[in-house]
Amino acid sequence: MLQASSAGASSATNPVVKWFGPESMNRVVIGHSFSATSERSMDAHEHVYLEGNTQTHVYLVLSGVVGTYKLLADGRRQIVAFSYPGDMLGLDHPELYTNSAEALCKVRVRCIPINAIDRLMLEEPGFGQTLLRMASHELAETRDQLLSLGRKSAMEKLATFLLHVSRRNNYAGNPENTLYLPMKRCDIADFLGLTIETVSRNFTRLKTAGIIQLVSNSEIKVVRQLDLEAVADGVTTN
Amino acid sequence: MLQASSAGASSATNPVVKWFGPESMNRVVIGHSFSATSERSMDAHEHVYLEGNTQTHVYLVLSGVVGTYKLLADGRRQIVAFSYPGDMLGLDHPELYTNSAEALCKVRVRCIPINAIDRLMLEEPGFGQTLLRMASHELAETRDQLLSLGRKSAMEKLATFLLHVSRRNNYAGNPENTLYLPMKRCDIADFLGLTIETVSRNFTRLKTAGIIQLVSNSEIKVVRQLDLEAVADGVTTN
DNA sequence: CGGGTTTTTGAATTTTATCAATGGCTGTGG
DNA sequence: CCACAGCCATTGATAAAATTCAAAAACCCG
Repeated sequence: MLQASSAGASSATNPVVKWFGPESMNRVVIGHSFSATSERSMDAHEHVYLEGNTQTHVYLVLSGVVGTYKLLADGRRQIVAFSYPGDMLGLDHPELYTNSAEALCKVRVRCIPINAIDRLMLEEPGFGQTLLRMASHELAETRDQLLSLGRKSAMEKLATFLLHVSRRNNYAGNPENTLYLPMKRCDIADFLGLTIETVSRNFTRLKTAGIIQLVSNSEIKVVRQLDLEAVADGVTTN
Repeated sequence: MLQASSAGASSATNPVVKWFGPESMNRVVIGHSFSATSERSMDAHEHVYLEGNTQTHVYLVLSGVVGTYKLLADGRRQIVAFSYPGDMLGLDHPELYTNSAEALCKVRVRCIPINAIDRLMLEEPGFGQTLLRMASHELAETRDQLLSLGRKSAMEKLATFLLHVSRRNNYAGNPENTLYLPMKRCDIADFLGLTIETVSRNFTRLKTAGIIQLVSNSEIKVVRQLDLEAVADGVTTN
């Protein structure tokens, strides 16, 4: 049995390498304000924070995967991001969180008080840039998601999602081409703006086309990566 | 004839008040690096920058409205943001712009070289916070848009969009409840992930329901604001 | 006023959602 | 160890929403 938390477990010994340097952020945070930050371990379905609550901390995911979502009055849900180790959570405009964040599996996060962030921004040269780069990167990813939701078909959305997970899952120790999906079908559906039935049907279509294999509910194998990319980009004739 | 540029014209004398203080950013930028920044006037359909180009500047909209968009290989387009006076453009992760930005009407922007941003982040205490708050705010808006695209019906999307414009348009000198839409139906469609036909049909439905009036193609009047809000939130029985 | 563009409206089609079962895995208790 | 219960995921049939294709109407600018 494999959970996404294994990604985090490995990140302790095999740090996830990321272009913009959240690792360096963690180093800075730990180095300069260790006493003010703490770690928190959470089980699946626990909330990191809730929309509408007063913002107290920013969180850095250390292991596991967190889902960030917004709700409509009638219960419709949109997951706005899946956060992997190295990702930051809860950096909202002052006062209140504008979304809720829920652990999708066992998760560890570092809790950084807001005032520590403010202090570091002033004291530590380069910390502001790191934070801004992380925010810009997050914004770019969210805009990619906007393109998916607004203009891609269900099939294209799912393929895009799998490639997205593939990029985040791609760390040392992972069996070649195998993706672990810590989230359920309903989470994928709420991320892609689809129903679980549509997600399921399109998983089946990809399997039938020989592009992926469904090893188990939470484990898939990408058999033909290039075809998957073609589907994701809508460059396909069928 | 009214263009959105009038918003900008008025912003010179009646500054748009915004909670997070882009005005203060403009003041800081002008105060400390005036020689390095310049203003640029543009006509409708001119591009501020193009996706894939090397990032040279960050832009602050002074007047008019700019549309930021991404394209798929086959030409499908998703507008990811409409930027009004006081909004910032082009703050992408290093190197290349990840989207294109096009003037939707006559536009004035302040051009701030990237290295000026980096320098100010180090030299000016508080500048980093301002920038980060602006980025966080942008992220929050983009996530709201994600909720619209993923989980709202065409009708709800359109109502949400009108309220969104309403909030940005709401400055001194505007006739009460009147919205000016500097963008065409196809821009609205590309923002909401719909076709122009669907947008048009739903404008008509709102008109027929007596919630709005279509004064001209680029001007609408909100007759029943509360009903519009109810539609936007999906709290409606029909 | 006139011509080109943009928007609206209509009919048919496609895509996705909804409703309804069925199938399969997992973990537990006899 | 097996049987069963509960949760997920898949599959199927039908319905609803939005798109596509095709005109017609309205608008805007010179």
